[in-house]
Amino acid sequence: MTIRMIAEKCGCSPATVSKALNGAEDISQETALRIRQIADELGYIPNAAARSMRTSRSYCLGVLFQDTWAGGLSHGFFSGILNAFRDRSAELGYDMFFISDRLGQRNLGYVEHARYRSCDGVFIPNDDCERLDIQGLAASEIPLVTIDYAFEGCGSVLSDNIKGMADLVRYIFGMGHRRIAFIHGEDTAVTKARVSSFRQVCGELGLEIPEEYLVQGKYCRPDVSEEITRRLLALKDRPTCIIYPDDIAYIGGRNEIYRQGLRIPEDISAAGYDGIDFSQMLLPRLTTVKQNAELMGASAADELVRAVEQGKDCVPRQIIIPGKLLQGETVRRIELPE
Amino acid sequence: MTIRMIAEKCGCSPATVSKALNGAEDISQETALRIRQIADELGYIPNAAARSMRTSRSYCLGVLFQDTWAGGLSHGFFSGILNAFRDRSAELGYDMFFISDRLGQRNLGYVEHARYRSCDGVFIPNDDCERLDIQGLAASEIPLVTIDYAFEGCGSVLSDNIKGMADLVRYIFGMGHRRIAFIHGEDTAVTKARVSSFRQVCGELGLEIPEEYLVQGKYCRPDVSEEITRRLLALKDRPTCIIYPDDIAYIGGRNEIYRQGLRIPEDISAAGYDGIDFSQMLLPRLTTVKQNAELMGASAADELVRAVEQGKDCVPRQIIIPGKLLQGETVRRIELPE
DNA sequence: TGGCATTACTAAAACGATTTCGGAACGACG
DNA sequence: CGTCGTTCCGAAATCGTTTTAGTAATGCCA
Repeated sequence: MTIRMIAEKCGCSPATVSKALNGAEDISQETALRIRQIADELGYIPNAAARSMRTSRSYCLGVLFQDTWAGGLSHGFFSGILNAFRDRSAELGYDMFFISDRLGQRNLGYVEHARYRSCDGVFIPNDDCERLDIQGLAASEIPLVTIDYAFEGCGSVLSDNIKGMADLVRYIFGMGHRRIAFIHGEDTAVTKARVSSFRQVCGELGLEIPEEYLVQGKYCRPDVSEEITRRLLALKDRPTCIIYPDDIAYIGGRNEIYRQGLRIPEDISAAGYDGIDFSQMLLPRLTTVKQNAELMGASAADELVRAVEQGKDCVPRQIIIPGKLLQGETVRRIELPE
Repeated sequence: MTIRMIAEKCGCSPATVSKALNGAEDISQETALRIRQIADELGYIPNAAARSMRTSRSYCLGVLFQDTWAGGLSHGFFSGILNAFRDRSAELGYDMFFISDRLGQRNLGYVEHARYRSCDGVFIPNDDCERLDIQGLAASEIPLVTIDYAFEGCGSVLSDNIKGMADLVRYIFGMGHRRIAFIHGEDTAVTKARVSSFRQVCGELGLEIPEEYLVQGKYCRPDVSEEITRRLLALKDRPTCIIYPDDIAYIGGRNEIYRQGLRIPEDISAAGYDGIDFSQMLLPRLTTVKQNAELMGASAADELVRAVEQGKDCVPRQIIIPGKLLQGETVRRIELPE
């Protein structure tokens, strides 16, 4: 079922059919209507490949998604972003597909793969943006939008980690806590933002955080959190509240706390970060900062499509999406001595 | 950078270049080598659209993924399948992209969308296969592979729910339980298999399961499980063990049980289904049946590619993948009275 | 020398759409 | 009647690749 067949059926030329279906100006109302009707009856579907070849626009967005962290697609935050991105892209008329770093035997890189499929743009929700091949992608002329990492000259959507962490610390402080520990994740842009915000707010609140309270853990690694929690609990001056790298990592701490016969939050308070669905199914509900994955994904799609359609003269944006403090039940109110 | 440019650079025809790059027989060793080298130097990347148009093979697999259930992409089981499917497809030389039921303003159905992008095959991991448009897809000539649902004449990958449920019930029985309740999910092929297996095994074990012990709940809905658990616990002859529709649904029951001041498993035992990562992070670790999502996804990719490459005379397979009982800690050993 | 097979290559026709440019038909106007 | 403008449509080129059918060159054998 090609455009030529429609043309024959209609007694006109392929050119006319194409124009009629695409709503060109120079086709009379009646002809256009007739053609569209016949095309409908015949169940005509245009061929994306042919169209893409001629117009050099594929209406395809590539997604780089490497499972660098345990979880990957399964991680509530990223899958939320991806979901939203997919929905919004579809609304905007774009399909989304995964770009791998190999295809069959050939070991083609990301840029090559993106070109091979002639993506109009590329979206990187969570890949390690420091990697060389990804840097190459950023330097190429293909429009790019990243999450929680900003390339020079490319669009990006950033979760407001500064404000999120500040809200969290202020809340915990407001509940009367003065000894707050923070197990943070690996050294990334996100971690930097959270740690510096943590330090900043603690300073503003007049809290002195001892060295041992600020420990490097790992994202999404309950086992690591477990070990560190053990050390924190063994401290002479143990913290009254522990902030974990994220909700998943919190689970490890939680297990260790329970194992020692302590209760949350009666004996020790805790908080996470991300606000994945799961965290609110736990009992007690986790105190955490919910990142707005839906909005982030949708904004990324908007921004990427904007970059694609505006072309060269598109000024890339950094979009910052605020999170939301979920008070939960894992931070106890402490009555101050005085 | 087209094949024509390479041809000029090499002083030969485009046809020769194409053949050299694709390893055709009728090109001399030296010419082939020279062409490949020059192509490499120039960073030549073929154009998938052009190739697809000419060969009518796109090396693209479409994935239908609707978020019918809460979770969707975020659900550990499905995201595991998708992950594995993507990896294996890439290995086999296929790209994977999402098929939505609309694209931009147009409301094109799944079949139309698949045709539009000229997918070589379509994969349906979790969509509602009873839907009319999906039936249409199954009836079309496009190769199709489904998960946990079998279309006549199409490949499918099924989790062995019969054996999984049987293993679970036998294990619980072996731990001494005689009053076992089963909250099952909505009426689907999967549910039917589990329920009938449950009935079958209970019969074999000589257990009489009262009506009230076999209740319809919902998958992935902690709130529903919570309500039903409340009712089960209020029974005069309350069960000693409750099997939930899945691990997520278990959370609701768990919360209700704890809220009543009961302990798991000391006061009441429980089990889930799926074996998502999360279930093993809980304390106590959940007793559940781990479905082999990785193997299912990879097998689906294998089967779909086989169908694509064998063409008409491919006999569709049903691949059954066994799960694995995770004993966990939520089923207590009960000493029998006699 | 003529005939035939083999090897290495190319010309040209697809694949299915879009787009540019030009042309026919028609009416209006001087 | 000639000219011009407008409206509607079509011929043909084009996108980048693959593939068929054919050709030129070469070797072999009688």
